[in-house]
Amino acid sequence: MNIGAAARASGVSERMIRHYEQIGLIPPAARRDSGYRDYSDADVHRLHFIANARDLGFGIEEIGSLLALWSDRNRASGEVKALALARAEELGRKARALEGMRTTLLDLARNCAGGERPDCPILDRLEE
Amino acid sequence: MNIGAAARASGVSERMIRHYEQIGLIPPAARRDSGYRDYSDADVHRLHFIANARDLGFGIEEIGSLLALWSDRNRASGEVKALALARAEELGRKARALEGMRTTLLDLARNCAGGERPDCPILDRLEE
DNA sequence: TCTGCACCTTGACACCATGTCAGGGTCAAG
DNA sequence: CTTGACCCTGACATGGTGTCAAGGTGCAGA
Repeated sequence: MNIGAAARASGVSERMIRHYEQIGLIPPAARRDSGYRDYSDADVHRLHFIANARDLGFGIEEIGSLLALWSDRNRASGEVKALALARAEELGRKARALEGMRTTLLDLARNCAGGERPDCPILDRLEE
Repeated sequence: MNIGAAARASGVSERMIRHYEQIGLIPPAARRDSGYRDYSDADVHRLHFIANARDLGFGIEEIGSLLALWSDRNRASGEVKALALARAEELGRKARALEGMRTTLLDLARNCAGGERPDCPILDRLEE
């Protein structure tokens, strides 16, 4: 399978497939005589796994660990669970931070008349 | 005031002060004969404004708009309010996305025994 | 005056994940 | 053989920030 087909089948863009290969997240693809990369169903399966992990907010390094655990039949699921929980906590921290900013902005906007008048507590707040 | 003192007083790192100057977010700093940048209290004030806006999640371009509105005495506060509300909505979207990922991860982790056993729905889910 | 240290300058490279473009080669169908 | 779709590599961009290197400046103390 050429890289374009692998990209469509896995949900990972051609660009990122080449990138993941370059940084060593996935092993170098097989090559045809032409130099074209050639992907097996197993390769696509792995790419799909990566796409899902990215959708869950895992970073490249964590995905590397997950891939290792995934392909290890004797893995201990505790490690996977720990990674997932750490990721969940990190996501929670970020979500709370964003929510805090959002609340602050909405509070400020509520006290801002809008329209043509120059008065605006939003800018005042930024000056503090 | 040298750049180091301005950085400490404003909460913007030296690195970012130079960066903001380079990308035109702030005007080029005055220079001493030595070539050292020289900052006034007004400059520091503006940097502080930028630091606060960054803390609220505004991007560089939006901060440029806010700076223009800030220094415009005849500004209409409606524009500022619109920027703040747009930012709040964007932050809300991101926060909800993160929260969704977090919930998914926690659900998966709850069904993962952990410990030494290899069974793990987290990895199964990533395979789907 | 010399020395040393803290500070400043510019430029470059790094991260993370991704897009896009250019300049070339390959393949398959018409 | 031509055409168009596909592939290759390499480079540059984004955003916001860190860090490092090689060199100049400023000031205080011996």
